[in-house]
Amino acid sequence: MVEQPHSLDIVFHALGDPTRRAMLHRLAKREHTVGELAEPYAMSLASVSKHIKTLERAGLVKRRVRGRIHYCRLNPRPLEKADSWLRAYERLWDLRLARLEELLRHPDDPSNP
Amino acid sequence: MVEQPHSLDIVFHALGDPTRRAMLHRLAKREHTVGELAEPYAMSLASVSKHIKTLERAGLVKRRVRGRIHYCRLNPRPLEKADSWLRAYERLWDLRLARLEELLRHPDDPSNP
DNA sequence: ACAACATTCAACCGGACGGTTGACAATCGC
DNA sequence: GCGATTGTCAACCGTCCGGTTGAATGTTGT
Repeated sequence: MVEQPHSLDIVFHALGDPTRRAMLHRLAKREHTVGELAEPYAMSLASVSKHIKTLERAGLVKRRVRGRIHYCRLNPRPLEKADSWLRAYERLWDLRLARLEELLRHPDDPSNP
Repeated sequence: MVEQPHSLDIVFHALGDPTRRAMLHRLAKREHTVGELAEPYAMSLASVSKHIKTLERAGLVKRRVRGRIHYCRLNPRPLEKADSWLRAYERLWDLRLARLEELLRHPDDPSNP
């Protein structure tokens, strides 16, 4: 067994590219064909096809093929996974809570009024 | 001006590595020195140093140097940014809400009881 | 049957990534 | 001052990434 990459690795990697994030953004509104997804970009269709495959590997996009046309739709499940990982840190980024915790940890710190 | 990468690119990229996520996980509990952060890993100290620098570039880690010892602490702000990006899709991954939206879009769908 | 169309495949390219090693720099304890 | 400690730097290596091009695949309309 060859230590496969964790699914979060793949998802965060997929999200680490502005083109792919923009694609997800559009897919959140409605289904798009590969051609439609490619339309706003200067890059080649092959390149767009690769981006879509990256999103597919991350489970973020599902594809339905009908004839020569490939319809892509967003699958938000992996986003939820990523979000739940991030939310484990939620309490840390709330300033007031962080301050409160600091107080609780060092109740006699003279810098605390 | 050479089109610098969006901060979300850097943050998501930093999160796309299990070693770095594990480091953040430990830093969420308390400050660590570079050596402490390296301790659980088989990899070289130089490699760990690079990972930390990647996290620093993403703004996720702040460093305080005292003498020869570098203390690293978590800065959760960029995580909040990443989370707020993800939460834009929150409604999509809530099954009940998705179902409700479906109902609102197709109020006369006979498959709706 | 055929040409146009939608998309992928395969090969290639330059650059970034994750890792190594060995030398270097700064600081500490004695 | 000196040796041990903490960490970075620089060069290198193989692999992955994002992009290209050109050929191939399958589908459609006429």
